[in-house]
Amino acid sequence: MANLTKSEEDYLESIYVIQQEKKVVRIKDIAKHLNIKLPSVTEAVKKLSQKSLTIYERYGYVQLTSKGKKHAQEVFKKHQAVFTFLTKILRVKKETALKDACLIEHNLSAETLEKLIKFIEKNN
Amino acid sequence: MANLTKSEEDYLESIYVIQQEKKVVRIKDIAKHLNIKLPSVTEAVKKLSQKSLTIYERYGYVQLTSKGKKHAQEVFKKHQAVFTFLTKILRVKKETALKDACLIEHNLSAETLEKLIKFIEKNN
DNA sequence: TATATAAGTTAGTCTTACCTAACAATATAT
DNA sequence: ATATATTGTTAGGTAAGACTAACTTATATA
Repeated sequence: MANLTKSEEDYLESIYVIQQEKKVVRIKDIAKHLNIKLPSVTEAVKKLSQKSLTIYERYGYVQLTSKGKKHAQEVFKKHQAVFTFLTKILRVKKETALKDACLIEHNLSAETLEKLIKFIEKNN
Repeated sequence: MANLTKSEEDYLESIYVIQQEKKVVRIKDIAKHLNIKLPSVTEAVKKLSQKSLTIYERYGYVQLTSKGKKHAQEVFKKHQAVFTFLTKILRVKKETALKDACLIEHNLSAETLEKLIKFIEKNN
């Protein structure tokens, strides 16, 4: 288990989400999605590649490895669970829920995630 | 509205909690509570004092200003709400809930907090 | 094909928030 | 009262993760 930082989780999740929308992921797409500057992305993607979480070569596309994808999906799952709970059950405004979910997604233990998902299924 | 970092919120909350238990707060108490080293605390408390969130003089006690206390209470309230939700409603294990709450407390919007509290009141 | 624009990289800087090692002050115990 | 232990401070270091400025590569257009 890689033990990723929030920042790394954000990158992986972004790449995952962008890929589902656009099939191909560029440095600038990630920058836009995370609202940060290009050089920060270049550097981060290099590091993720060193950790075998992404595949990247200069000026090319960014891809997730299967390991990277697994982590990305895990984070995304947490995001979705929290977002659904906030909007459907607490009836928090969409924009607020989105912001909160983007932060809370990094702080959910496996146990809480599991129980949250079950709770949503029952109460929705 | 001061806009505090997570770290600053942690310090304020710690000071607040310790004060309720011990009446007097020392640098070492905070270090123990947050599980960090003394010099980190000294430095942080200096900064908080510069921001008028704490009152401190070398080798003395640490106190919250009313401004600092307000922030501390706000964080503590979020912590309690999340912890209660996790333990009472999701039935997450105490230790897990505590860990999760310590992280999530920094990422709850005012709107979500408010709605979470109402939800707990109704469903408990 | 030459050139302008967009995208990406490199180098260097900044801030936050920790740390260790060494030293200083305070409190405690003999 | 002095030695010792505890607590706190100072100085300096490190890592993560962002940034800007300057440069390079790639792409698009005239």
